Amino acid sequence: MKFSISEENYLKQIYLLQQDTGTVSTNNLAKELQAKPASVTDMLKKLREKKMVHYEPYKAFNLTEKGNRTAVHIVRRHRLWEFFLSEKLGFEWEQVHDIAEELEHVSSDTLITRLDDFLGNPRFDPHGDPIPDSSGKIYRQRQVSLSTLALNSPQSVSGVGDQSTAILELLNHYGIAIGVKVEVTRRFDFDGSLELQIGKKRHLLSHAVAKNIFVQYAQ
Amino acid sequence: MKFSISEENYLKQIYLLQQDTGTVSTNNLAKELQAKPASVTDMLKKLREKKMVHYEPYKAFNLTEKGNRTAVHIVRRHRLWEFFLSEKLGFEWEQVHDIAEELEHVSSDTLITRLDDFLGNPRFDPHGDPIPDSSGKIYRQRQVSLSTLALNSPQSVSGVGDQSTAILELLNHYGIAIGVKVEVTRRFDFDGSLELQIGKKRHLLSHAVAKNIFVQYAQ
DNA sequence: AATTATTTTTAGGTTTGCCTAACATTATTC
DNA sequence: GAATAATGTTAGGCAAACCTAAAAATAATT
Ligand SMILES: [Mn+2]
Ligand SMILES: [Mn+2]
Ligand SMILES: [Mn+2]
Ligand SMILES: [Mn+2]
Repeated sequence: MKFSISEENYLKQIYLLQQDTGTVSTNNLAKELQAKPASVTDMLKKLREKKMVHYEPYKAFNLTEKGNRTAVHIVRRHRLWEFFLSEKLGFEWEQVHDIAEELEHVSSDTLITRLDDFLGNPRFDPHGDPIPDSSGKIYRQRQVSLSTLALNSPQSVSGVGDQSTAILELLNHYGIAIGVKVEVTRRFDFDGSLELQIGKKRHLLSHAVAKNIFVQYAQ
Repeated sequence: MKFSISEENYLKQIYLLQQDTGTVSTNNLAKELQAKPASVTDMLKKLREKKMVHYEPYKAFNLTEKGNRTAVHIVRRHRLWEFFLSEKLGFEWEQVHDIAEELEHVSSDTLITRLDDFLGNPRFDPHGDPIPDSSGKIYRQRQVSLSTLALNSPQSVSGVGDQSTAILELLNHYGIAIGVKVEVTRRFDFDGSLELQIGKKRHLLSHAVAKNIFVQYAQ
């Protein structure tokens, strides 16, 4: 089945949002897609017609099995292109998303298979998110947020929650990137802020930042 | 100035068609774009509005200076992606066009600059067509068709005119590709067919095929 | 020069994807 | 549980990019 760029963006975004709560609301989706709620309702009817979403008026909705498969495939394309941009063309992690947002709609399946091989079948994109394999399987990392990580337990950064340019540039500033070893040395209950050791330096991170940084959870 | 995918396809196709005769006709352009003449007229009005074409009703049209610059840039993107697909992902020359037809519309300029560098600033695409540089300059090859090449003068294949899958697969069959050394050993005036030496073998090529094969014209 | 054929444009219509404004439904608060 | 707030849908409209059918302009033939 062929989908328009718009349909693909909707499917992918419903998929990403429903990861959290299992379902998605109209307003929520509208905000993510920078569209108006009325437009979302329009598209939901079309996607329901195509059997891609379970949707009844005024109720929260989610993807069908078919919808899920399609969405995962689009996520795969997005993250493979992000990896390409970062690894082969030298883009920074805050620059890759917008470009991949366009590249993900190029429709050739052979292209994606070959790109995957060319890149060495990478498992994670530049933000630490898993890249689904060609069958749609996703190998999730066990990870824990810095805001709940035990004190004095050095771990490698493995992902970021919020991936806005704003937070990524802040992380660049502190030298925080995927694979960097960090250790929480103090935590302040007053505001949830914490002290983080990175190499030889220690920095104070707000709770808002800390909760968006994830590290590998070594059992 | 930002252009839609459709506008970009029109600009590029007008550019390619006007290479021959300096101007383009409505029917001609419609045929190339697989659209109806009425649709072409619609788009021409829009492109004239944006000062991209010189167009008056019922007359042949062509690109303005601005239109030409834009078109060359799209051709650059197309051919760079074709080179990437062929050189890095191992696609055959008859497979790259359709995929590049989509990739060429990804809008990031930085992407193209970096792709160009990553590829080693290639001069020619997999079909032997020149890749415009970032300033829009095009280094054309001096080349001559097999149908007019002198007898017993070995030369390297440097390009193909018609680039349909049909002819490219025929050329694959004979082992004719960019860079391959060939020599016209006989020419038959009756139908313009000729005998071509490729390595140790000799093949008979029809005039229709021969006129679409170009070799470097060594003064 | 008049007729015929070809090319091109115009008029009017469709689909997709979006919007605003008004209305309906569901959730929250007093 | 009534009033208010929020969330979501419907109605009606718009722009882009197509289309078909009819009309106009240009080119080719007799
Ligand atoms: Mn996208
Ligand atoms: Mn990512
Ligand atoms: Mn294209
Ligand atoms: Mn080419």
